[in-house]
Amino acid sequence: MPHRPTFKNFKEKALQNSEVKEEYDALAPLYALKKELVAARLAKGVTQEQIAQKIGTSKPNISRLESLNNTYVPNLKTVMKYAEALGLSVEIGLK
Amino acid sequence: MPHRPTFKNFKEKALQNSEVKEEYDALAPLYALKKELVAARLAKGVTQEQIAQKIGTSKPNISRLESLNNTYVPNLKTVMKYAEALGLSVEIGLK
DNA sequence: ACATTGGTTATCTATTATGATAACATATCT
DNA sequence: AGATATGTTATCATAATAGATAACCAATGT
Repeated sequence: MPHRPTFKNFKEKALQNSEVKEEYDALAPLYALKKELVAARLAKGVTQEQIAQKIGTSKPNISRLESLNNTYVPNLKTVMKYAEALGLSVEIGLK
Repeated sequence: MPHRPTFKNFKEKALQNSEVKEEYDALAPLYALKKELVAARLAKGVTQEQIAQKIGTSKPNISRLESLNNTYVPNLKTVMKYAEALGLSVEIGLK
């Protein structure tokens, strides 16, 4: 049975192209962050709608921010607002 | 003798306003990051011009990115490119 | 069957970051 | 003095993000 494309599909397809692969490698920390955002939100039992209200935006925008199936890279301020809405803060540095 | 405004001046002035103070607190991790960027660049003996070339931009833009005396908040991708130009990577997460 | 809840996708507009360039300051040379 | 190197500030055009809205899907409930 066919089904909607998932991140796995997106990833597999994309990695066949070596240009895209470099991009993916470069964005790996971003994907990890997005996963952490979702995990933190779910751990607190918060919905996208609730976060959206706290931040002052709407839930589709939260969905876009969390989504791995797009090329969207958020501004640092946006991530910080998301974190703040969960009572957390952003830890960022070089390594 | 009078002199140009420094970050210290900017900071002191700004913190007299409580609205601005909240903003400052919110952006504290960003200021810390910017300082870390500069420190890492200087530690490697690299100029703004050299970083700019590697990233594919010009040195005034690097200066703007590093500056604490503005309201500029970079995109995550921009920070990652800066880090990459130094042979480093960005570590970002929630805490 | 209908409504509700949580999430996704698409699209439009507005705001903001980004790149490019010119001009300037300061320090350090010859 | 002139030239060079490093960094800053300002401004403009372009590209990207961010907000708003509508429509949709799936699951759950009544």
